[in-house]
Amino acid sequence: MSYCILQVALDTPLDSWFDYRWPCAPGEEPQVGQLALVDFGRREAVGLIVAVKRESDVPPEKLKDAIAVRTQLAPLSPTWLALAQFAADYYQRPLGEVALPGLPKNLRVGTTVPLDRAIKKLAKQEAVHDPAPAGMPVLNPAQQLAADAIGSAQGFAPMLLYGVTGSGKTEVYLQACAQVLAREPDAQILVMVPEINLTPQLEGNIRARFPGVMVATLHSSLAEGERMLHWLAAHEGRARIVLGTRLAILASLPRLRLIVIDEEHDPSYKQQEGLRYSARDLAVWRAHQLGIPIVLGSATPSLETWHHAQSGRYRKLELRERAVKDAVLPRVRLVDTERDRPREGLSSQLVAALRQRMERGEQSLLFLNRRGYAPVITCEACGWISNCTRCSSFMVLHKPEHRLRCHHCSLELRIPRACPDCGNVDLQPLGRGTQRVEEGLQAMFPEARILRIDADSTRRKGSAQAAFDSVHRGEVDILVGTQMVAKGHDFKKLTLVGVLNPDTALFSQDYRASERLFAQLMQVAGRAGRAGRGEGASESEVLIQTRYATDPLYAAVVNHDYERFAGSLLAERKQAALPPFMYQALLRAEARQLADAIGFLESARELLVSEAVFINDPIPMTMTRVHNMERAQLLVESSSRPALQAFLKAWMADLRAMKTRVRWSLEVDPLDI
DNA sequence: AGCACGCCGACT
DNA sequence: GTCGGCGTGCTC
Repeated sequence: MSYCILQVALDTPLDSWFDYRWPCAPGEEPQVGQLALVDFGRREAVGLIVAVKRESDVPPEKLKDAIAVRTQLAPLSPTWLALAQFAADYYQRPLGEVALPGLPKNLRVGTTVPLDRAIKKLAKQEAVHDPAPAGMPVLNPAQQLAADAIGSAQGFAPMLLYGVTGSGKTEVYLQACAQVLAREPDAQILVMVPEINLTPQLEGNIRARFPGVMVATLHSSLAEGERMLHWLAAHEGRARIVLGTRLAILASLPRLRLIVIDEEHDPSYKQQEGLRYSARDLAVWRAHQLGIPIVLGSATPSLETWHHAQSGRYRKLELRERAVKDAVLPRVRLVDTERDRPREGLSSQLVAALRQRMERGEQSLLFLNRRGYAPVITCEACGWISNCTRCSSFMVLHKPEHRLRCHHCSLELRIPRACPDCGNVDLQPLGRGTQRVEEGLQAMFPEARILRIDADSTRRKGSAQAAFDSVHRGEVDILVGTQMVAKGHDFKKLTLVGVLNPDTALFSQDYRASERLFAQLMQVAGRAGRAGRGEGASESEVLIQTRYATDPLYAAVVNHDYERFAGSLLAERKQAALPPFMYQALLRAEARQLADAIGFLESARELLVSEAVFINDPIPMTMTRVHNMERAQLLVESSSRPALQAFLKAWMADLRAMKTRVRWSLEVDPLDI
């Protein structure tokens, strides 16, 4: 028996591939793109075969035999490998760290039982495939134009579908999908959404519209068995429509012909831990690689996408009107809290509007991006405040749970009965979170059915869904929630949205805060008045409580004027040399002592110079201390993406060679600075 | 990153 | 006496 050498990428931060011997007859070697089970260090691991060779440079005594090759599974295609390699290079991580974590966990274990079971189960499912859609509603002219443009696009064609909430973007996606499937029944379409749990309606719509088509979903809350099944259905080309969150961008889709990214501006397309990739950016690259169209849909596009659309790189498809008959944009009013001082967080105007909705049996939504009861408690006698002992942040008061909780390190304490410093028993909550708003509301409207939806109230699996369902059934009068309630859901009886205290974002250090706030306000405003004005219903309205009613951001929200606002933000960004006119990367470091983190970044800065790249001074992060680690960061900028990429590649090699006890990581295209 | 080996403090 | 804290060394 002769041997070949398998070169294998493994899920490890080590920047190299590993060789294994594999006994096989000539001509029967495994293929690149197949998975292999190997001994790695003192454990077993499944790796990706990236090359098959005759010889290895590794000393023979170090070479081990691979344990098994997963021959049941068709190899991942060269285009898929190229996508993973691109992502690895772009985000400066080893291939194995990109390619493997995206695979179903059950593909990466010692046994093939789950894989074999999934293959069998999928084979048993009927192979009927009828791409004909069921019940296509008639589109308005703008929708039809957009659907035709997407459905008939050839080659790489990036398109922005720009339309206000309720303008019928989903229907455009569905009809474009129908056109693609009609032309090529074997085609696969990838539809991405920010968070699948918050947009359950889309999955239902797709399944109902394409009853003869296999639809697979891919997201993080799938059970392992299902994840395997759906991934396999995509990999085998059986699933024609794959609906997923950001992780779906790395799915194997051999006949991918169209990519749809709904709510493309949403920050959740950016992975915030591990490999910090942007699924939206990778999707555009993937569409380019395959020469296929891609649709980016939003009412408030990211400035990156808007910039491309303005410059003509992306084709702009526009939906100007709300598609639902008679539905109009809600009226947005600013409530100046200097003049109308809130009681229990609520201005008299907002209270009056709530009362009116109660009387008419309509629903209201109060939006407040702060969970808990109060962001901090304080001792009025000595000035003590509830700092977290491990973080440079406050412990948040969670009254129903009788706890102080740090939202950064999840430290929990019982609420102290008296001030730890001076013994004063009169500790006061300062500020207002969703729990406190809920409490104040209940006192003001004892008869109202109030429901709070935030990360705390929906901790149990399925409880968010149950909460939303009860709103839909009309069992709730007033809904209080964080950004969780801003997304996706159409509440038919909802005619009032109140926004409490959005002002902090106006003064944020983060230059993206205003872009985000605007998108959030537009999105939450879109929850009101989606169903059209039935007889006797109130005009839908949005009340924003602010101390800065003259701020241009609020003026733009009042006028529903995204375009002007985006135009002025882009001008500012250009002036200040910020993205999308500048490309950035962030080197982060953490250590027990801040000086060590800063010191590491300072030596990192000295490692390499490049004319085209500017390296800023190391600075402590806004949240300097988290979980007793002091954190600092170093911003690297260039007006040329290739120059930045070349710099980062060389820099990373030097950084890895540098021995340090400091924990560090690099993020390319950071969203939060 | 895992995972093991290795050498010093407070607990069943 | 041990459990366990994290330093440091290695992974074909």
